[in-house]
Amino acid sequence: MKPEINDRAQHLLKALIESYIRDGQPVGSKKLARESGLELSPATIRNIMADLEELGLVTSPHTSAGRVPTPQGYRLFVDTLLTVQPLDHAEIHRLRAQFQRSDSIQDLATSVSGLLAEISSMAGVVMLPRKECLALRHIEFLPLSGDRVLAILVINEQEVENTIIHTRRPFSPAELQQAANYLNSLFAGKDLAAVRHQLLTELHRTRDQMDQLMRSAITMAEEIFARDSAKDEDLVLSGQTQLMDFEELSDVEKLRELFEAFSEKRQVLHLLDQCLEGQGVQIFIGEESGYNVLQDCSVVSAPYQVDGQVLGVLGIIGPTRMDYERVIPLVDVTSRLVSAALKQGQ
Amino acid sequence: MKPEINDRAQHLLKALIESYIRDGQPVGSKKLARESGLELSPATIRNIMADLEELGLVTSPHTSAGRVPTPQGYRLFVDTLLTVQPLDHAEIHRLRAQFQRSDSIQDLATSVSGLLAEISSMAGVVMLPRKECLALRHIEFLPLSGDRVLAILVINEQEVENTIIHTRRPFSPAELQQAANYLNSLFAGKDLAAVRHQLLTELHRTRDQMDQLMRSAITMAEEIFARDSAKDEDLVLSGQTQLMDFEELSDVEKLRELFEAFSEKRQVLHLLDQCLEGQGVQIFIGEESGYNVLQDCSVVSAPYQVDGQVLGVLGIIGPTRMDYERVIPLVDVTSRLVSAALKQGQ
DNA sequence: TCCTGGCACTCGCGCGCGGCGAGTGCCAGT
DNA sequence: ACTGGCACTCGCCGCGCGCGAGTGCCAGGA
Repeated sequence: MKPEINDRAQHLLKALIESYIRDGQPVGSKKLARESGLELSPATIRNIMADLEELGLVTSPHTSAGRVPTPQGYRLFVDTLLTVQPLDHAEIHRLRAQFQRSDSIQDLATSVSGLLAEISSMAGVVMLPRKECLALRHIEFLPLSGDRVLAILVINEQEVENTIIHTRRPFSPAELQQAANYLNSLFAGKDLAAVRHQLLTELHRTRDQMDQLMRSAITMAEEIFARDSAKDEDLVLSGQTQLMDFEELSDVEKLRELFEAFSEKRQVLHLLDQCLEGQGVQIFIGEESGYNVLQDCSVVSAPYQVDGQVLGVLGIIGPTRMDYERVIPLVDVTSRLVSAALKQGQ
Repeated sequence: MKPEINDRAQHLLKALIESYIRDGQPVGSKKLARESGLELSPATIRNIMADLEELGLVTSPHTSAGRVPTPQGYRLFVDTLLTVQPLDHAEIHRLRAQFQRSDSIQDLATSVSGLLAEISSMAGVVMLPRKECLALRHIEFLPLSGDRVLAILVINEQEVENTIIHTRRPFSPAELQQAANYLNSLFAGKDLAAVRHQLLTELHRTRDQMDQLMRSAITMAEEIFARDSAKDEDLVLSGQTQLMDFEELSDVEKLRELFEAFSEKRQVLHLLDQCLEGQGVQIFIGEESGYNVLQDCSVVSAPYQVDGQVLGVLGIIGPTRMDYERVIPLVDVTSRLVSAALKQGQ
């Protein structure tokens, strides 16, 4: 028969987690009795702790140590118990002050990621906008030597990307201009996912009719977009080293795995991908992420958006024992600031 | 009165260092007597060890441990004792096979850095060419909305770089074309250092004469190059995590500092800058680098070049106790391969 | 029924101890 | 000039011990 979890038990769980987050030490019944604010004896607390343990919300590292929250405990905490404190004025100020406008989203992401890391003393992460969501504004070709052509994509007013492609035969500047005009007339203003999709049908349609040059143009565009989608440089991480300061992660073997995951980026990226759908702050606690390198870590993330469309995700990675009450509003506000900055820039 | 260091002592030092590099354990007189190949008793070895210690070439971590080489010991070793083994055939093969050609130097650097890390099981580092050394091939302007203009620099046949600049007033496409033509006629083919230099005088010269448009062109160019030189994204590091496997570095505090230095890049960059002048493989052992984060590390580097002009540096970072006899040829060969690849690509 | 004080018990941690083994320095002998 | 012998040093490891924090349980009281 499972014990119920009444208000008092919840209050105690909250007090326990807050204490543990503060000091990082297992919390004993005596200490909790003092700090909970309730007028209860340690013995009573112990009984309640036994219940909480049975519910899987806390656990004790060994017989004669205090209790420590489990991931499930944290989960209950962040879902229903925590009292989100509005962001410290000083911190808001710091955020706004450091929030430098910049021409490229790259630079913005780098600065925001560093900012998150600095304020939180943990690792900050910003995922760049998924290219597919952005609108192609302009395409341009520039002849290089031989059969090499520089293709320039202007995306979403701010971003520029260039790729060198190899063509079957040399093209004259005039031809390239014409090809670019053609592609622009077809694709300008559409988002990249649509462009890619339309490319396929277009390739079909022009198969045996139409100008040879136009077909070449389509082929070139194909090559560009094939290359483009393979990129994985769309994640900016900062402040990883600050994670080394937390003892719960300071085992060298674990650190190694964690940092390997960071430099591979793939796993982190997948995780953040999942956040693209939801809205508002999302939290993965410990094992919930599904990656065992992140066993002892939590990820707090929030999407940023323009005109209601989610472009990407940013967040903070830290030990499960992190100050959620502070981190959550931080991530939240930051995502809003980024959204605003992007809208303005547009 | 300093003891002299004769052939026998050198031979023993060499054997000691090789043994220490192999096992990472302080080497005792008995073991050394066995492995040195000389027919000497441990007692004799001990006497010689005492001499070497007095010379500062070896030291013992505590009274009853064997001897360990000092940085000075390593220095003597790499300068005069070591017998560079030609690269293993399998490794050469691996190098060549993985050595994928790519359009951008960025990609090449990333792949080479990863390769160095993989083969050496340490950290690989590649410094991108100093922009100043490369020749500007072409400059192009593309109007964006409002007063924003996209400037595209084609550098050295392969590299493309773009910057968004803000102009005082909107320019028409024709004007931009004209400005670009003007700048191209002035600067195409010159290396960036020369361009920057010439810009200053040109700005003076056109002060009060000449077309207003040309002056704008010069001003724009100024803005581009001012931004360009500030970049510090010209270092590619890989395999840092592999350094965590060496016990001599596995102190968390040291690791933290090391990784901080890696993510800041500044210090590493400065160090590699020093290698630009020399030619051939260069080695910094422990404290020699002058950075205390690299106290327990050695850096083996070699410049890569095209047509005799040094463009950049690549290398390997690992613990002072690294297998120099293997690493040195590896770095050497890699730098040659990179040089060749660049020349060919040109 | 719920809470509380009391009590025995558990267990991690720090400490000092002693034995071991590796390696050294020194010395006397060849 | 080299070697065997010997006393000595010192880090490492395992052991046992006492301490203290914290627990679970129980019986007694509002």
